[in-house]
Amino acid sequence: MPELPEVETTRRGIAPLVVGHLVVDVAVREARLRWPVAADLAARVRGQRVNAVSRRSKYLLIEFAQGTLIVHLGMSGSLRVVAADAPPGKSDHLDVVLDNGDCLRLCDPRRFGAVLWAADPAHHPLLRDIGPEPLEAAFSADYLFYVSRKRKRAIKDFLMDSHVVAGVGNIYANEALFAAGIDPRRAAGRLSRARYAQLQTAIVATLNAAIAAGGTTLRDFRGADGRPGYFSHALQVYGRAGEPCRRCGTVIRHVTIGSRSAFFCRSCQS
DNA sequence: CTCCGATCCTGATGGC
DNA sequence: TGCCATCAGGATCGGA
Repeated sequence: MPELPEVETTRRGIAPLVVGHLVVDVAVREARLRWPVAADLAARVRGQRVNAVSRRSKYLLIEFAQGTLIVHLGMSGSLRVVAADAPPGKSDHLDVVLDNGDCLRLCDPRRFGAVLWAADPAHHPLLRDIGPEPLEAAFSADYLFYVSRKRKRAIKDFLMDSHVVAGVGNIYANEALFAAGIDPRRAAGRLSRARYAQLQTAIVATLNAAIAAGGTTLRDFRGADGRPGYFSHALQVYGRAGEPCRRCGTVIRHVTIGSRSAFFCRSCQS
């Protein structure tokens, strides 16, 4: 589920409710996530104050003086701030309990998410090799052009590689390629600098529009306030196989690229 | 190095 | 209505 816009929506939702508060406990009801939740997590975090909530790629970083809680929402995760005594649902696996009676509650039915402690997150193996943030200046047409040379992978697969660019998943790779007019099956190394300029612009515009809409909800995703994301209504190609292109009317096609679904318009994308 | 497929897990969905 | 197969937004890992 959550790609960069959904994680950013979550970050903006929870930050004002948790920053400045002390953690009084971490309650783990199900430790079997993508990686087991460390048994000593509560001991490490208890008594510390939340300094900030930031984001790197699809990871949420809850920052304390002594280290950082790294949270990944996997495919089906969401985070909400609720009263600590509200009864947890079946998939509410973990609570970070705050000093004001609220808690930050992780719900993750598929358990592909992760909650990890890192004393030095910048050098954590999960974070250190991630590519540039797409909404920051280092993500440029020149950068994309340079790192794509000689690469034979399909451009869509390439965009979804977090070592190339952070936070772009299946939905936004499909949408950005439509916006840039690029066929998702084309080899990354065969696209010109000019086309990468279009693509870079399209990625930034697509992600910003999605963040402004509160993300995309297909099934599970909810913002920190429990509301779904409204970018679903703005999707041009994702999940629209067989339906007419909103721009030209041609039937949207579905193909599999790298074992993931790709959607595109044959006449708008080449 | 690069690329591809398998893999972790649950739940929603659609066909019969 | 029920059962079963199929498919999901991610990212790592191993092997070719």
